[in-house]
Amino acid sequence: MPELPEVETVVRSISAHVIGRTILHAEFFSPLVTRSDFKKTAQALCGAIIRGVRRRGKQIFFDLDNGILYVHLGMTGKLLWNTTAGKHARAIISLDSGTLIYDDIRQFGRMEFFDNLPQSFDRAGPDALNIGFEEFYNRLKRRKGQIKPLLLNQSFLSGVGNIYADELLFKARIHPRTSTQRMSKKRAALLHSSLISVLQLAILHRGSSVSDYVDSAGERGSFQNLHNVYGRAGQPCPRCGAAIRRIVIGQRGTHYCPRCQRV
DNA sequence: TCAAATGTTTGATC
DNA sequence: GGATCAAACATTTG
Repeated sequence: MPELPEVETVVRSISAHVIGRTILHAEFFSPLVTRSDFKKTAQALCGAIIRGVRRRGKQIFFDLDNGILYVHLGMTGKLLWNTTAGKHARAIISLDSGTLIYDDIRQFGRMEFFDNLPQSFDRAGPDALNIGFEEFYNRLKRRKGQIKPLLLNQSFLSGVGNIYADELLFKARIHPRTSTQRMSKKRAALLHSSLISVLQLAILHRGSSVSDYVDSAGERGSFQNLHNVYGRAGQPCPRCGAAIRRIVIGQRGTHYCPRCQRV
């Protein structure tokens, strides 16, 4: 599923193709994904010049000369460059350099045009790769509840999803149910450094392809081969050999080592 | 054949 | 506001 490392990989693999290019034509097929009038969106994009591509958390922003094209991949969204449109293509955007296809099986993602970004975007938390420890710790201390659901809360921190939450908690040896209020500064520091290092390593491996994630060239990532706990229930912990356990926290499958990660 | 599971965000409710 | 939970959806797995 596209989390920060996957979205970063998509942005990197698409940038060179689209920056500075002009949109010649745009076609949308799904009201769910665009959440607004097709024709209006297509009209706004037609003739627009792409100045740049940015990412914050899992959000992608194409900065245009006349506004912003916002893309969120949801669970199964893909931005594909120069491929043929398949069964689940939701948008086809033709540039003077090639074709950008938005494909999304489950349609939890979105692709929207804005003249200016709405206020609601201000609620997003700081990007998980660009947050320093002091800010991380201060924000953590203001929250109550279990650590794992908080890590998944995008208004607390932008970019962490289910896979990386489990992986970074394993690295920091912190139990996913640990209360935020009871977390010492020392453990918070370990959590913060694990956050940064796990995400950076995942980006080096071009993300995790556990189901159908691919980058804009259709290439799978390889970080799934380095997962320590995610999707490994019943298998031995790479650190201590105990069987990895799978429980449900906040309606999400959660994987951890019962021996390494104590409450 | 049907039910459950998958995991991200939004929006309703407490 | 924050915490919690159902819903949006399509496909795969049991």
